[in-house]
Amino acid sequence: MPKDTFLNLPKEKQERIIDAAIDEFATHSFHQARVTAIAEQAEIAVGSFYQYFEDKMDLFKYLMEAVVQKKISYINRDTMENKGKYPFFQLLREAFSSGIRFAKENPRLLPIGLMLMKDKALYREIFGEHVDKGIDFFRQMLEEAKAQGEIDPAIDPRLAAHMIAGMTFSLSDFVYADGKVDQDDMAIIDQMLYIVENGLKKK
Amino acid sequence: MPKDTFLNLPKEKQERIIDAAIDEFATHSFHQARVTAIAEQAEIAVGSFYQYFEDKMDLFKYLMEAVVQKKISYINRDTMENKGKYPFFQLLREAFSSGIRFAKENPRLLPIGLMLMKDKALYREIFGEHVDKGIDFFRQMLEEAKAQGEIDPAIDPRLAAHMIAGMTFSLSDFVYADGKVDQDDMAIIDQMLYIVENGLKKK
DNA sequence: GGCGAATATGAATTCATGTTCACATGAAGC
DNA sequence: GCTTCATGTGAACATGAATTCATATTCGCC
Repeated sequence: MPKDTFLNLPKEKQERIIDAAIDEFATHSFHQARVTAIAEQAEIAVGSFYQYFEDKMDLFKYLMEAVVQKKISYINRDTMENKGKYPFFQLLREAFSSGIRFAKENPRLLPIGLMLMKDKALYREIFGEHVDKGIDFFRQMLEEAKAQGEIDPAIDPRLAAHMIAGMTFSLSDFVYADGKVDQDDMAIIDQMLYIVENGLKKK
Repeated sequence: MPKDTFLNLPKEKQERIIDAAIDEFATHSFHQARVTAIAEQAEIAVGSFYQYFEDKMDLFKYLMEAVVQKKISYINRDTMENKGKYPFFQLLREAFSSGIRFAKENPRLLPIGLMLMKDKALYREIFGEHVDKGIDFFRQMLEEAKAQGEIDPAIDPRLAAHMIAGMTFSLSDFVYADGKVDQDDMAIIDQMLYIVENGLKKK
């Protein structure tokens, strides 16, 4: 949590610092990111940085929590609250589509999120022991869908959950690497879902 | 490339060093891995390390090249040489199955490979500019399969290639995380392929 | 056994970076 | 204008790790 000194800062200055941090963490891993670089780009003294945050990790956690909040804000509230009412593949579509909207509108946050997801030790340090929230989320959805007879009973929900979680990465990587956000996004999602759906659906 | 001094070492000592390196790189990223720790575990002086290798990267590249060779050795030679003759989904099965056999028989190499694949900057430094060899490989296979009418013409081979490459990760992660190599491996692969096949196949 | 070259050694050096701290600045109240 | 207090500053310090280097040891050969 940043110190009060930071929170008391004029919004403009706060933003300059956050922006600098995003730039640094988007292009370097947590360990390789330099406090000095952030201070330089934000045009503050290094000493000031430590008036605002306990240390580098303090800033990073703050950033990540903000990113998670932002990410969550992209999920349709109704879908969230009435999960039980919708068919599995529709929920999945919503999950993918909110993900791609987030990626499209926050291109600089995407690589930071990807890096974090790929560094399990770091992830654990920030969000605690339970490393695979995403996989758990999909697994649970899959188990319910299986109970509802929506998907092929032969499917192992754990394996499928891993696959789907992996796919959200592929999607992010695809979007990020090729910058293919300009082509019809929903077409990409639908193609992916089409593949997944044909694979999982009860025949 | 290690120096001659290393190559002249008795096999036993070479192995001690390589083993120590594998342990270190399996539990730490390249940047976090410590030369000192490797030297300690191998019971050589830090100075000796630099008699054997130019620097940390030199050792790491050497290791990675060995890993790639080993990985390749798991691919069925006949499949490699007569790629054109086999149907796409059979090739895919072979690719997955060689991957899982490799993972099973080299559990300590798996996390190193995973880490490398996830760190694109590092990957580039070791294998050169062309970061996505795996994706390219699948894309090419998919394009040929599409031309042969094996897969749904609506599929974008680039997207599907990303998905399949991502899936090989999911598979590795799954195998690595849960240590689920004891359950019937081919059953896992077949389930994954079943999903993929139903998703991609020409209807 | 004596000799030189190759190899082994780990303390010392270098370097990069996070963090601290003594001092500077400026705004608010008197 | 003076005092106080919060905030700003960047040089100095602490740390940790890669790399070097002067010295010791080993090994093959005569």
